Amino acid sequence: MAHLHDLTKNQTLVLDALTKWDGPASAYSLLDQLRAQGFRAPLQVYRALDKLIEYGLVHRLESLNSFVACAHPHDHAHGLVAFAICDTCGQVDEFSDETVERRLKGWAKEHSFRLAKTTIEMRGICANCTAQ
Amino acid sequence: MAHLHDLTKNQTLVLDALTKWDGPASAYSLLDQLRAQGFRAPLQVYRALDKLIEYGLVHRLESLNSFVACAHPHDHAHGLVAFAICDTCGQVDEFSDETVERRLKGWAKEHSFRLAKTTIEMRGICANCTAQ
DNA sequence: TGGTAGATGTAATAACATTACGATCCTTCG
DNA sequence: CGAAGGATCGTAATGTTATTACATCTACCA
Repeated sequence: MAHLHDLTKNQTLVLDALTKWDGPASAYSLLDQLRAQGFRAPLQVYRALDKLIEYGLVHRLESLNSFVACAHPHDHAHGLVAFAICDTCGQVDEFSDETVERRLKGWAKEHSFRLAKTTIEMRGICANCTAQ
Repeated sequence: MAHLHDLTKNQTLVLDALTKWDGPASAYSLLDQLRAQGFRAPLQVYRALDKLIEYGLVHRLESLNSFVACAHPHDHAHGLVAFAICDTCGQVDEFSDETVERRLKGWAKEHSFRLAKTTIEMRGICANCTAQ
């Protein structure tokens, strides 16, 4: 696992932009944001994101085609992560559940499925927006 | 919930194409397949897919941007569905897990998150491909 | 008859992601 | 030192996925 000081300039810029972003950001949103810092092409963003995801510092939200900074970047031990995404305000809640992880890994083992990555995304309306 | 005989012509064509398809299909693959039947534009496919998903006859695989016919289209009761997707052969295994469903719904209830839809996708290599 | 709701056809465009190629930088080791 | 190799970067072009906008059609029924 790489540490913060191992990040390249582009990776740092992308991670900073994403960390400051309120909610999930698309690669192109990040690109627009980073033009002021000299970014010109989507690939610059995608390459940085790939590495950041590999390092566990960023998550990809498949159902949104967007990205979020990991909420627990120092908790290197976190296994499976799940997301609750509010369709109204866009806020994302990241959490883990031991039981869910155990069950899914159990299924994989039973079926001899060599598990590489698991995506869990819940879509709905958060408490805050429901209260509005 | 609509029944089979409620489907329109386009919906039927798309569902048939997807059912015959081996594994997940992208909307554009389906479009190419259906040009012989008079399809001309992506929207014809997307509109049909939207309805079929609404009826529970088709699932969208978020991590692949593709679609599969539901493996249990007559089991109207199935709640949360999970997928195991083989990155080698593309085969998709659809299954349910009561415990996982209960845990995730529990999290939602605890956090007053009004849950609309849940995506669970496991990526990896299936038993068959591992054995090869 | 005329209104309305759902489905359709078509074109244009938006949004997301990758391939290809070459240049650059950095480390390692003869 | 300086060549070799690897990772990163810049840029352009292209490929893939999805939506907006607008017109038409069809079935149903008040």
